[in-house]
Amino acid sequence: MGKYVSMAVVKRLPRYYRYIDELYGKDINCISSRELAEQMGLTASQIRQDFNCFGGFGQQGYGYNVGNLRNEIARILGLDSGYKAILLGVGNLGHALLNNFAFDKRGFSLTAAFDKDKKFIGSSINGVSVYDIEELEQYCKVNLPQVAILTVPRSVAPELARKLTACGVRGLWNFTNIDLNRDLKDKDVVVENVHFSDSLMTLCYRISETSK
Amino acid sequence: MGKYVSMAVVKRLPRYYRYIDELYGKDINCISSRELAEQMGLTASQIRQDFNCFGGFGQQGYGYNVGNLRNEIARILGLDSGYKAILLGVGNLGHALLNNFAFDKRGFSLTAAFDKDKKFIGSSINGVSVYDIEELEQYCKVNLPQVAILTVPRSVAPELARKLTACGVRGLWNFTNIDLNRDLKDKDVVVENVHFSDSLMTLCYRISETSK
DNA sequence: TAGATTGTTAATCGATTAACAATC
DNA sequence: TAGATTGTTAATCGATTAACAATC
Repeated sequence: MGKYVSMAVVKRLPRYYRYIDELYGKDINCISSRELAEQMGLTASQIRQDFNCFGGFGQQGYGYNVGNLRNEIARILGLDSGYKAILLGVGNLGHALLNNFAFDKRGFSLTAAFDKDKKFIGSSINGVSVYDIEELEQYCKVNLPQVAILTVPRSVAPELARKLTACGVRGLWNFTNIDLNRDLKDKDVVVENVHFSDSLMTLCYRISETSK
Repeated sequence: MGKYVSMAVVKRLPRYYRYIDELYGKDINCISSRELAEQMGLTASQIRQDFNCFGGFGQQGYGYNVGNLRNEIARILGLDSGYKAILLGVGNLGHALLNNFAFDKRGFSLTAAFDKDKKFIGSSINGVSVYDIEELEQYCKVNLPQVAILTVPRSVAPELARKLTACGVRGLWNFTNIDLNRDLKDKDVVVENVHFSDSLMTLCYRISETSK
């Protein structure tokens, strides 16, 4: 409880949550670190270490209560925060997120989308209104979203990122294949990247390796 | 050269490639580990260690030749392999990849797409033909793709993954929010995941942290 | 030659695993 | 009580950083 949690642990939390949530859905009440380790392909030791970062809530001789564990992880991740998020760029990828992604289960409430293309402006995608990108700053002033999702072409990403940060956005979910850190030096903003390209190149390496 | 390269290093290679490729595009011939470290936010020491995993090709007193470095990283990643890839599921996300992603620059050649929806079957998206998913096995027998991209609903992912592996596919680029490892136990296949959900939860955690 | 920067070894740091006493 | 499993400390392992001789 309150202990420092390393990024290595944080990165594992969502995966823990997925497995625990699945057990929860199956009405399983209790699981030992050994069992969970087997399912997840980790060591029991690591699981106990990880869970103990945020306070021991297992029971000796018994294991972990699944419902309790699930709540704790959700709390630590902040999944009930309901941070307001806006999405920039309603192309194929933007559409994919708007249509198929459960933001509310992951701590966010998607409140608006923006694009520059007239054919989208004024429409609504899965219940989210699409506004003219020109209205972005005005919208932010009024609604104060905490997070912005960048599904725009990479060429416009840096400027947009700076603008959003100036508007008070505190987190960026970046899908453009660019490191925004350079453009946001000494800005107080969290950038989480989804770099398709890096991921695919890693796959390429790994396949090349296995064929040696 | 031929040294064992740890996964920590491999994960950094695509990012190195991006930066080096950018320098290359700017006709910069030479860069020192110190300069590159500054640009990338790493230590010079780490960069030299990383590059030395696959053989020293810097020049003492001078630095690294950008063109040379770029070639070496591309070679190590296997970016000129041209592995045949097929895409499963032509929804918004599938469309996004088909329309906007330069597979050929990342070691792959996208040769076909599959869906079960009649409205896509027979069409062509950005030059790639969409086939009936029923024809998958037949297609694989003839064309032997090395990699499959899973942009399908998560419910069908495990079975599809097993089927593809049986067809000889050696790599999966998995966009479904599921760990396929369980379904592919002792199968000789590389799975590279792009877990949107995990990424967003990590962002949620990091924002929650900064607001403390 | 003098200055710069690599390649590489050694030191440090952090993360994972092992071990076991505590305790349910 | 006996068996099981946690919480936690200690040991190990691996990755990063620092230092410096080699050398361009």
